[in-house]
Amino acid sequence: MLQLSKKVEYGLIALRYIASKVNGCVVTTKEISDKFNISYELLAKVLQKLTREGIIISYQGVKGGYILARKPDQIKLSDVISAIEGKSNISLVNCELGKQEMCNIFSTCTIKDPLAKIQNIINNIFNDVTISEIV
Amino acid sequence: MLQLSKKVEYGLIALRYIASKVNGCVVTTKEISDKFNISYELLAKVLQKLTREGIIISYQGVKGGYILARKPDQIKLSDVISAIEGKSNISLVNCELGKQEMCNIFSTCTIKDPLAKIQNIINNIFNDVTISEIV
DNA sequence: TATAAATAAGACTAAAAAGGTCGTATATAT
DNA sequence: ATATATACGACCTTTTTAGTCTTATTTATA
Repeated sequence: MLQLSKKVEYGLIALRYIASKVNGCVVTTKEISDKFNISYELLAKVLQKLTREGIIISYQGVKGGYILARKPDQIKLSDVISAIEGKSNISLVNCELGKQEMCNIFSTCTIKDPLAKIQNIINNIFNDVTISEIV
Repeated sequence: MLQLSKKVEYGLIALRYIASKVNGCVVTTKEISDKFNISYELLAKVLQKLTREGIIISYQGVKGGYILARKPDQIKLSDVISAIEGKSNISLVNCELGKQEMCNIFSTCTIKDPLAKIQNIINNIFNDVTISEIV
């Protein structure tokens, strides 16, 4: 609980590796999965999600691969998490994002508001930290 | 992901409710589970864990129940989480607590250290916030 | 233009975690 | 004695996460 998923970990490792390749040369999924011993297919899906969200750019076909779509300091940790896990999944308690009707203790729940404050602090951290700081 | 578990939520709700009862009268599991519509058995186990960790005190038998073992401002959010989830479960990445031999990408992992910084910030928040602030 | 190397994507399976239930034991006020 | 409470382990179900498989598409180049 309260842990980054493997997918997010893999995504961060991959982004850091892609960022380390200067001169804009592309990086293949295989290269990363070999280097870090990560399941090729799983990593591939993570990279596809990052592509869909515009965090990296893909080149298909022979000599294809990925490059960063923006500079490392323009890629927030929160961007990466929400790209991989979905926007709604950065919340300490699951009744917080207007989905109150789905929370069975909503009317009597007393911890929502105070936890929201903590949530904000954590969100701010994730918004502040970028790939360039994943040194 | 990166979400407090229902158990922790229930624990916090219960602690807040117990704290709200002044004059030191005991609170039963049933009272809380009825009030907040929480599974009785699940809540009971959560309260038992909080008892084992010395966060609340239990009285068995008729007229039994629970009271806080310390003042609300002496009960940290981190105490509650680790009592319910286990000490080792407050970590963003699971290779961080000396269990490095269990992490299959340990030798090549590059994100461990930077995430540890974020981890420290979050830990500090959880250490700073107490039940008394769960207003 | 055939081929090999690459991404794209959905379906599926397996494993792990979370949530929840049940049965039995023990303590205790009345 | 009995009813009411906690204690606790075993178990089951559901959900989430992790990982695999298959097929399609794109594209550089021999």
